[in-house]
Amino acid sequence: MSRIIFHIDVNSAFLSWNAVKMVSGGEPDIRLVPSVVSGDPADRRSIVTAASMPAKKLGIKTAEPLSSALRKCPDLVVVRGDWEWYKRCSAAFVEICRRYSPVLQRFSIDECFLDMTGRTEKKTAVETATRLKDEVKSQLGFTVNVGIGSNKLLAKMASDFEKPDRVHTLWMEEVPGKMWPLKVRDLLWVGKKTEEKLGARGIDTVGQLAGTDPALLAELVGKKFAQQLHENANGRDDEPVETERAEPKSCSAERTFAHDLSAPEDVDRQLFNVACIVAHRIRREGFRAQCVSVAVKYKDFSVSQKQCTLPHPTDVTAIILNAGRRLLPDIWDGTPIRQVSLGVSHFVRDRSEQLVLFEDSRLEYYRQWDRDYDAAHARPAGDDAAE
DNA sequence: TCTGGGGTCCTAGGACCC
DNA sequence: TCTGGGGTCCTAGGACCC
Repeated sequence: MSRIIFHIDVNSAFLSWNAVKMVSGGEPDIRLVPSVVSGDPADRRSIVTAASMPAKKLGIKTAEPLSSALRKCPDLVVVRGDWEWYKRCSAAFVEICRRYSPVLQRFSIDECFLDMTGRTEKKTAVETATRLKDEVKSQLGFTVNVGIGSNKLLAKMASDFEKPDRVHTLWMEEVPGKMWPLKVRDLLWVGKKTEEKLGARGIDTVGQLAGTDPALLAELVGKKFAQQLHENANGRDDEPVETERAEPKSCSAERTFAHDLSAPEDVDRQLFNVACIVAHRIRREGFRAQCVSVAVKYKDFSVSQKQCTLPHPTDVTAIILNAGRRLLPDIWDGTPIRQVSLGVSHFVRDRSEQLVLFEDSRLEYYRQWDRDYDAAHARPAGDDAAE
């Protein structure tokens, strides 16, 4: 049986959400002027997190350095991100979507899929989606795009058509007309590198990709990815709308420094900072991790990374930090670096202690230190999505 | 002009085991 | 002296997403 899937995507999410808050406080609507959400303009490493439509019309793009955006538009309005507010906006947006179908998958903080099969029909789908879109706008003050298709891929592609505040369909029979003329880069999962590889073989459009022999594609991008690309370019996708939030598999924190660092004590201090953050997060979620990894990013953006497996899963900051400290010399040659990161993975959930295996008089001291840290950094356990 | 932060999945090689 | 096939786990790196 044919499915009906909606993909709902908040237009310029972070920027819109900042705007809603500002407008409610009597400030001008930054959506109507060139504006961006970004970091400190004085920090040359700030990048654009979100841009208004007028900013986009000036060629300002997401992830572009703020300094570059400011050159394109010296009058650019720059506002700071507000993660707690974003989470509230996201929750309110998802609540409205959920009224239309309980079969809802949060795809990111500002996107979700709805399986509308049995809740609307093909001929009424646009009407239903328009109602949803208008309800979000009137109740929450920001706009969304709704993409409609017979699977998640088509719905997602459709929501990316003309913005903002629009509903688009991409049914299977519309694929040749609406999707095949697009550049391959517009297809989900085709990034810069894949675009280059395909382009080198003269494959520039989704339609050309759809008509390419999967065996040839496999030589370019590997068998598994080739299969998926070929299916998707032909509009096929049978991924279900997953209502259960998957358990996280890893947790990491990174710090990019205002100036490149080369002094070992400076780098160690930053390593300490990210280890505290990561360990705190997994304690909050009730995980212990068995694998620790550390990475540095050099001036030329090359990354060196190394990981190790711990003898026992842990959530103790000191143990995670020490693992990181042991790894660091293997990946860092002492030349200036712009970023350090630490991550943990291979989680376990059980709370059984293994103090017997782990006779360390300092352990209780470490745990108390962690409890103090957690108390000082207490925040409601977040159901936070990434962006 | 100088490029953030936080994730997921895949690949490929080596170690090790039967 | 040269030799198998399959499986799992670990690790480093790469590509993508928002």
